[in-house]
Amino acid sequence: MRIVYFGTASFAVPALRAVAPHVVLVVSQPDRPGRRGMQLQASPVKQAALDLGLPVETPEKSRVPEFVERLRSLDADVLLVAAYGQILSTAVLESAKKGGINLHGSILPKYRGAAPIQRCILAGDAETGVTLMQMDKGMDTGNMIAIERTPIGPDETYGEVQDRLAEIAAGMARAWMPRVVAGDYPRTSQNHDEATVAPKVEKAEAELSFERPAGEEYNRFRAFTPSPGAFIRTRFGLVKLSRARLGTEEGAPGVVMSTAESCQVGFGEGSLHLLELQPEGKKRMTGKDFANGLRLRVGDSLL
RNA sequence: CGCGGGGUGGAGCAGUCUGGUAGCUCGUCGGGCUCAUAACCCGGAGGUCAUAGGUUCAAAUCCUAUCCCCGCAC
Repeated sequence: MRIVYFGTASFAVPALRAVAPHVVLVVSQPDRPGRRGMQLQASPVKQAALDLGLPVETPEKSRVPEFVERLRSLDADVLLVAAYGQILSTAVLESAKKGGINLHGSILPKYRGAAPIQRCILAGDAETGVTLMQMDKGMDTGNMIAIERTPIGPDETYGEVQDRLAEIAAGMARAWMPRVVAGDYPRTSQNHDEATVAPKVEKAEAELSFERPAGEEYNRFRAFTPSPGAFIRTRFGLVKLSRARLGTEEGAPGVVMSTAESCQVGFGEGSLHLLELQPEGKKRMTGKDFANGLRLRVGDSLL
C-alpha cells in the first residue's frame, strides 16, 4: 500500500514509525523559529521522517493547487493524518483513493479540534482515547472507524498521556491501515449533538492562580505540562512549574505551608506541593532549593 | 546582530553599586538529646568566587575579552 503521511507534533511520530515501510511521502508543517536565537527547528515528525530516510515536504499551505497536483501524482491509496495542524481541503483529501484517515486524540465526538488531550485533562476527565476516523470537510466530524480508550491517572500530565495515546494510535494505524486500503472497515457516524470542541491552547491559559481552587489549578498544571509549561506569578517573578502534587491541607492563597520536602503553598481551596520548578532566568530546581535560596519560611507569602 | 537574567564549598542563594577577614538556608560527616525521628542541640570537613588579561598596596567586587547556563519573544 502507498500511504502519504500528514503529521507535525510528537503525537504523530509513533504512528509514522508504525507504517513507515508503506509511506511514500511525509508532509509536515514548515520549520518554525524555536529556541533562543531565531534558529529554525524541524517538527518532530519531520525529524523522525528524516531519521527513517523518508522523503519530507513542508508546504506552507497544503491546499494550493500545485501541491494538490503533487499529491495526485503520487497515486497514493490513502492519506494518514495525525496532529498535522492544518485543515485539509476536499481537494487534498480526494488526492488519494481512500481519502484521508485521521488519528485523533480523544473519544469523538468529544474534544474535536486542535488540543483534545490538553482540554480533556484540564476538564479533569478520568478517561480518554484515540479515535480512528474517515476525514470529511468538517473539523473532526467524519465517520468513525475505531476507538481505543485509556484511563487518565489522577497525577498524569499531558506529556505522559500524549505519549501513551501516541502508542495507541500507532497500534491502531498498524492494525487498520491494511483494512482501510482494502476497503474493509466500519464507518460509524458521530452523534453530533454530543460534540464538544477543544480549541488550541493559549499560553495565558497555562498561568496558575493562587486564588483559584488547588484541584482546578492542579488540572491546569497537568494539562499544560510539559508544554507550553504551567507557570505562576509570584513576587519573585514568573515561576515555571515542572512537577507538583495536590496537597491535602488547607492554606491561605500564596502562603508557604511547609518547606521540608517541597514548597507547599496554599490556594483558594486546598494546597499544592511545588516539587520542581524554574524561576525565570534560573535553572530548574526542587521546591526545597527554591525555598532555601529565597530564605522562605512557613507563613511567608509568594504574592 | 530580537529582549533579558545568571555563573560564589555538594544544592539553592547573599555579598558586587560604595574594592579591605568567604556569609545565609540546606545537604554531608562526627558527637549529643530522645522510646523514636525527616525534629532539636553541639562540633567539623568542604570554595581556583566560570576563564584569560588589565587597574590597584589590595579585586568575588572596577575595566576589557572569551566560554557556558537559563527565561521571554517564538
